[in-house]
Amino acid sequence: MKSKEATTKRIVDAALSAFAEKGVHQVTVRAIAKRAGISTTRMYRFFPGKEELLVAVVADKLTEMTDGLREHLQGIVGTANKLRKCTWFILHFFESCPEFASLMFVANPLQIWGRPPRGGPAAEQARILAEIVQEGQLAGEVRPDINIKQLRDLYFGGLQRLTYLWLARGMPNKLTDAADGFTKLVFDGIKQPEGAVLKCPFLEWLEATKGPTAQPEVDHGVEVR
Amino acid sequence: MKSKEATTKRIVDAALSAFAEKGVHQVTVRAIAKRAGISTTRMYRFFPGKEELLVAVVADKLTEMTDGLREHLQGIVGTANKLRKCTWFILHFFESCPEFASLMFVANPLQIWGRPPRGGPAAEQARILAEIVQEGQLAGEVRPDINIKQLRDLYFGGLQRLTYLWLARGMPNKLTDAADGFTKLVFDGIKQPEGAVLKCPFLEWLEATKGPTAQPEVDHGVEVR
Amino acid sequence: MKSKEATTKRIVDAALSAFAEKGVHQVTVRAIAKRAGISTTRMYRFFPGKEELLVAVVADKLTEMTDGLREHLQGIVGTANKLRKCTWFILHFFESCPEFASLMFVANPLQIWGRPPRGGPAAEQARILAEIVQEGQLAGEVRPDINIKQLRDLYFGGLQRLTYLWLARGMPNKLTDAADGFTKLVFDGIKQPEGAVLKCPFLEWLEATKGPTAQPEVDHGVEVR
Amino acid sequence: MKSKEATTKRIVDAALSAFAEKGVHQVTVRAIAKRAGISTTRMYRFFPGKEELLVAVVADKLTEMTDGLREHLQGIVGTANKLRKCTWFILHFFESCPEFASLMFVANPLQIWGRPPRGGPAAEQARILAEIVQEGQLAGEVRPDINIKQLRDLYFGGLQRLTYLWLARGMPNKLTDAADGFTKLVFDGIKQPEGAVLKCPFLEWLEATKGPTAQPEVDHGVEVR
DNA sequence: TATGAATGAGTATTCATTCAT
DNA sequence: CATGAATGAATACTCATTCAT
Repeated sequence: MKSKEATTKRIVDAALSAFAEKGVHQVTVRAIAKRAGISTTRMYRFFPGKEELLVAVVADKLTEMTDGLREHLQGIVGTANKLRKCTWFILHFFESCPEFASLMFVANPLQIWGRPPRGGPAAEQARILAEIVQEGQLAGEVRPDINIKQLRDLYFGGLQRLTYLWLARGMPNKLTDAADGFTKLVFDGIKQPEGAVLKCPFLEWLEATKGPTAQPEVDHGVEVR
Repeated sequence: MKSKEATTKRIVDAALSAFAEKGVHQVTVRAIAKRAGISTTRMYRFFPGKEELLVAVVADKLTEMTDGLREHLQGIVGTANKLRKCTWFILHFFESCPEFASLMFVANPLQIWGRPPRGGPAAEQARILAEIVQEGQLAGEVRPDINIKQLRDLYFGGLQRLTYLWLARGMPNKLTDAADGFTKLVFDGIKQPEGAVLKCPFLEWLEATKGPTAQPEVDHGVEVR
Repeated sequence: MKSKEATTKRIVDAALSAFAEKGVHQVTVRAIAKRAGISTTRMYRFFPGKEELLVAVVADKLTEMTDGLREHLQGIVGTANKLRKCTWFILHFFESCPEFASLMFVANPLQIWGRPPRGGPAAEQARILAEIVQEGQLAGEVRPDINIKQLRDLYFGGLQRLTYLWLARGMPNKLTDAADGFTKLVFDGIKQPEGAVLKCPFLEWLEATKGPTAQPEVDHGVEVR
Repeated sequence: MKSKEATTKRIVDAALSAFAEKGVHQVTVRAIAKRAGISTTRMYRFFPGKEELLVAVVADKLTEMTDGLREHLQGIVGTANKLRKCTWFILHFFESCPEFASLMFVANPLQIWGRPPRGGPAAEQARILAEIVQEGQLAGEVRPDINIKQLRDLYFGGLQRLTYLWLARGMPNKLTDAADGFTKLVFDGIKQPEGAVLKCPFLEWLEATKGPTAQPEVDHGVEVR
């Protein structure tokens, strides 16, 4: 017999691909059950209804995504590097599971979500970003006047749009190719312009008598390799 | 008698509010017709079907929005000012017609749009932004290495998310309140960092002995706080 | 202005072709009016409804058919000849106006007719056949024990089926080609078997000594080949 | 529990009577389901649509009819007898199930059938008639020059019309009453006129010296009992 | 006479969900 | 645990017909 967990996974997988393929409204519960290889009735033992199934599917993937994100960020030093990794991971995740991306941004009538849950995995991702930025501010790499909430909208909104258009255009290239440019654009907007001070002739002269500054990757952000 | 145009408008308005209120799928054609004060059958004389009606509704508002945007931008000088106006107008438009915003970002299964039409009003808005930025680059206000397409995703994606969350949270405050901060965040990321020179104490002192600079956009501009 | 009669005819013609083409149920009143080049409303001045229009269309053609049949039968002598002419004319009429045939036997849900009107043109045709047969009986050409009502069913039913199959098969050949054979089959069944006497060897010998009989209708009649 | 077959039968029966009663177009799917005592949805598990149901209903009855016809013909000797039985059975079948007759000839827009299927039960009946006639030709009871296809049209067309008028007139008498007369009419038209030789005075005289001939049923066909 | 505007009533078909076994 | 049987409620779209002008 198939264990409960295995069956649950089969259902979720089936639902994900079905939802992404046809669109949430066009998929019948029967079709999902058939894809999962079980009877309709049995599926109701696992999920109380279609909507709950949808929520579960997305939550499942989203959790996987958030967990992966946290893991990938471990050990990375420097705001710009963290941000770049973050961007890359998110785009990579969508790229490797376009069904999920499609479900999130295309097939899914967002209304189903209603107000996004405060403590869910999506909020968790927002928190991760906030942490990165705040740490950057403490480290003097990010300007202290950056409004984190606004940045969040900009960042996630931009990623979402990037992914959506990539899908809409038929996934023509590697989505991750956009990661560096995107990150640089964002980081340029928030980084501490200390380098700017260097452009002051007076200070430059002052610096010149001291020696070069360290941490090039901090100074120039994402464009550094 | 009701002129054809008036009736069309009544239908479109009714459809817009109905779609936004209940969600596209939950609204029956009958309900829209009833809201518009006409019979179902008659409505089919104006629009061949529900989907076409939805498309018409959005296209209608989107065109209105784009036209308004172009008009409001007339006579404005300076990239930052233009950008700020652009942001403000878009947020203002959504704020003054939350039904439309809802339809665009919440109620509307994006799938209907499929690949966004190349020449439609949405593309027009992207073009407007590109023009602003390019002019800024020519004027030396915007860094020449800015990738406009990426900026576009960031900008519109951010605005979309901003609006979406504002709706999802129940329209708690004035959406336009976020305009300045949002614009600043974006502009900071793309502006030519000449102003940095002003931060050099030596130059600042130099300036102070001369008098105020003639930079009207600086007075109201986002970069000044 | 178009005279009332002309307009009526235009409507009837339009209805006939439309009914035959799409089937009575698939044709909208609007479509008929458009075909006739008048407004729907105006059409209702001429016919109180779709059903009445259908009845009128068929009655019109049927009358034309019956009139033509009577005319064509004039001056013809001999039961077999009359019968042959009758068959030929009916098949010819259907052949030259397949729309009508289609309407009668295929497109038209017969239920509309309900009980066929006693005195209508259809009944008139039955009467014509009865006259032919009765005259034949008086003339000794047709057996006196023939039940005319049964013959009528056989004759018209056969013609109807002949025409129906011709239509269903896509009007492959000339429908009138079947006229002679059909008539012969019927006439053989009802004729007074006087010719049988000729098969008596004694009488044949008797005849042979006399010369040919003067029976023109026998020469061209169906029973002779 | 209701077996699948039983439910199917209930549906078909309900559909038959409903179609016949109101006419195919006037009957709603719901009404049929209600008559059958099941839900509309369930009915769609048995038949994919209204049209398929109609086809099934007719095919069902037609098969029953054809099977019965073959069975009833077994063991009958003599073309006239077979023909009489055939006529009687067909009329009897319609008489005992006027709903079916009504559906076939009245309520049913023939268009649904389109071109009658080559191998279906209707074609089978035509084949049965052809066999009877051909055997009659081999046995010398039927004239060899009879065109079987034409005869078929005459025969079935006549029966159809007979039944149609019987229905249209409100089923006033026994339909089978017409069977003998109808058969005789047809058979008279196709039988081998050997008896004609007996009408030759010479042969009659010859016969008279011998005694009466046997096999009266061959001589006089259907009127013999 | 002539018509465009306007409509009410009608229907096949689907699907999430429940229940008896 | 597992399922086939069964359903009620829901909806886009059509069309014959009327009426105000």
